Amino acid sequence: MTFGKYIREHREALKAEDRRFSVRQVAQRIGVEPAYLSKIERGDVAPPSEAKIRALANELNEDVDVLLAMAGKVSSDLQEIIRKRPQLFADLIRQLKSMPDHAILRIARDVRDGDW
Amino acid sequence: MTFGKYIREHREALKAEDRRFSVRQVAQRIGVEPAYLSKIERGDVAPPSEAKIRALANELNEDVDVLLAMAGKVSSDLQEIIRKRPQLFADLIRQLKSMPDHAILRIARDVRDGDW
DNA sequence: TGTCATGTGTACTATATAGTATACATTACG
DNA sequence: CGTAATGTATACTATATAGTACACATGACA
Repeated sequence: MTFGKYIREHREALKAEDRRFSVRQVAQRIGVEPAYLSKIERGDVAPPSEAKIRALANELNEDVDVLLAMAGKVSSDLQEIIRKRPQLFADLIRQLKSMPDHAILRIARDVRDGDW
Repeated sequence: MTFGKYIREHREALKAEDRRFSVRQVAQRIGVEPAYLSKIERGDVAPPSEAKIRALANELNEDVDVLLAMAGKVSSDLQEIIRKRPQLFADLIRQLKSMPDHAILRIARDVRDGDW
């Protein structure tokens, strides 16, 4: 599933219930030209900037990190966290590359609950 | 410490022991024009691409992730790992943002040793 | 003392990124 | 049935990124 198709599908789904989710109106609310959003949805151009993707995620109630990932990007706040302690995070992330989802989830939960 | 100054310092340190670490020769080995490396070291232009930073790290025996961080970048292999499971990694990394170094180190070690 | 290597100033350049602006045919509906 | 909204084709544009090419003054050293 490409970024564009995903956006189109989810926008159309919302549009079925609410006419305010037309290309034109969504485009206006996220601050781009309708023609541009149309091209994005059809994959005619590359996905937009992080800022526009955030606005889009907000508008369509989608997960920002998932949309950014589909657009081939990583959230700038995550990049900043990594850049502040590059070795620590680089090592950990590469370790986790081959771990199953549940293991990563468990670590996140343990960290959150302070289980150290 | 900026990227350029860091590179200059470390290159000059190596040059003191080995004349092959002149701007010109290093530039040639990493595949850029001498004038360009000179400008990079003086902060006259932005840091180079990830590929050139990798070549530079290799040449100067420096940690790639640290150099990339100084250049305001995050290694593309890390980005790819995150993009494959965006929610999982986004959550975990944001959890770890406020954790001390030793906690992150310990997680990495536990994962490596399979202490689950 | 001549020449060879060194660092750098200046002037370009190609490609990617991130869009805008306008016009037009089609569809919906009051 | 007319008009208003819709999606899209086409043609541009501005800025950033990632460098090259060449000339020149200075210093090293054989």
